[in-house]
Amino acid sequence: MKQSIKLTVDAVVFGYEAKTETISVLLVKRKYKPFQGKWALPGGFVLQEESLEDAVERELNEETGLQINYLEQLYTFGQPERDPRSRVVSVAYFGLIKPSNFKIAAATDAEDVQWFKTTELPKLSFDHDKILKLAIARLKGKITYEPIGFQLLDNKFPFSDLEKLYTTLLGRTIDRRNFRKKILSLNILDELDEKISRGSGRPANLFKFNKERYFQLKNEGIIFEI
Amino acid sequence: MKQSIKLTVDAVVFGYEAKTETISVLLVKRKYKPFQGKWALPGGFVLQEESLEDAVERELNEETGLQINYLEQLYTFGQPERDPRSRVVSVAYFGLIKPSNFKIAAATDAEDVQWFKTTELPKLSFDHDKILKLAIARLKGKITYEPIGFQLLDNKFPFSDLEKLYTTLLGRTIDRRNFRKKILSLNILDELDEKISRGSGRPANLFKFNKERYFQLKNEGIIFEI
DNA sequence: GCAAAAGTGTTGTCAGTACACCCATGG
DNA sequence: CCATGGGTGTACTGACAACACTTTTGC
Repeated sequence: MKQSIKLTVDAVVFGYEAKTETISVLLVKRKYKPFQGKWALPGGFVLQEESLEDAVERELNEETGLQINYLEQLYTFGQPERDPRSRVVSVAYFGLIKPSNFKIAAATDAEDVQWFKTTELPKLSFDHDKILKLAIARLKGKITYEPIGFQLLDNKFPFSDLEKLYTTLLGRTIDRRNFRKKILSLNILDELDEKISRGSGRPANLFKFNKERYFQLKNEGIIFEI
Repeated sequence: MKQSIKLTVDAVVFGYEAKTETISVLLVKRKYKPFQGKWALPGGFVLQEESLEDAVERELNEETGLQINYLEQLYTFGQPERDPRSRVVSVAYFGLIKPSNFKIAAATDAEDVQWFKTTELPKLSFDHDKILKLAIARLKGKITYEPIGFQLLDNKFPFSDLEKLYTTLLGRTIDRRNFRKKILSLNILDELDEKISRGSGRPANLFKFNKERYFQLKNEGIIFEI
């Protein structure tokens, strides 16, 4: 018998807003069957001559209007019964953005697009619950050994934003002094000659993530445990 | 245009022999075109109604005679030009065994099967070089935070075997006393009332990996850094 | 001047590392 | 008795954790 397996990609995009201190996931409401009108991860079929990375970026853009240039492969889901129509194998990707930097809008193939807090998720289509659960676990694990959190913050940010992000992601309080010492000792932040005032309290110095130095250190084999 | 993408699985199986202190990879010589007569990772097409895990175990068994029940998903390779015939996406898996516990034999679809030292690899078919390179990196990384090495040793083994394994895998010498202290403090080894003598020298006490205790500790969230 | 958030140092503890000698056996 | 590999203890060092008061601003 001839093999007839379809291949899709799905994207788990996480967002973080410092104001509300919540992590959210981008979901789309499905326009077509199956699971019509239900929420799902953005994604779709891979085109014949396109790479998986191109496919997931294209689908994400088509369904949500987002343009992300870095998505990391998460896992490939291939249980025979995961799609009720036919055999569909899906390669899942995940990425991180700062929602307020982007405008999302339902486009082709999606009836609606929305950010959902990870604590208030709807029931998802297909096996997307499973995919999302794995993505959340990976995010939590990853942030402790790679400074990926910077993608979730503004280009320039006060130190307290970073601290809040870690508090939220790790789900526990962290010591401000120790955290600051540790992060600064990694030597991947540049302190700017700029301050930001947010209503009351002492204005904070702004910092910037130094990508060049980060990649240089990483190439030298330095590990960033946080 | 209708999507027509084929799906394969490939297995990277690592083996370790304490005697020679070398890590090897299992490769098959291809019976059919393309790359006929060239070495490649064992693998093949996923059947219509079979899970990816079943597929990779079946293909591995068909081509090499091996029966492995735990293979971990490594990565999915989907560049459009990776197979000269047509669009083929491959999900790669990796696993660890002790070669002397198994008998390998070329079976259907393979002309020959052989263990290759990771230091003496032939040029591989398709993008299998890339897959293997990633698998080796993963193996090295993984062994430092999970005691996967036990799969590569005999059921009962002298401590020096474990030490040699880590020396080989990490590619550097390690302090015998410190290593022993650290591993024993993890409390996942049982010391047996048995000794083994290997020619000359003082006979060594045998140890056994305690899986129950390991999984119990792991479920409690304990991390095994080695 | 007070509320609010930012910024900052010291000390104890523990785990990691470096390091060298004695032990048990076979031949 | 000697060659071979197995088994062990101590002292130093550096990273991490615990902990509270001062500074700068807005109102």
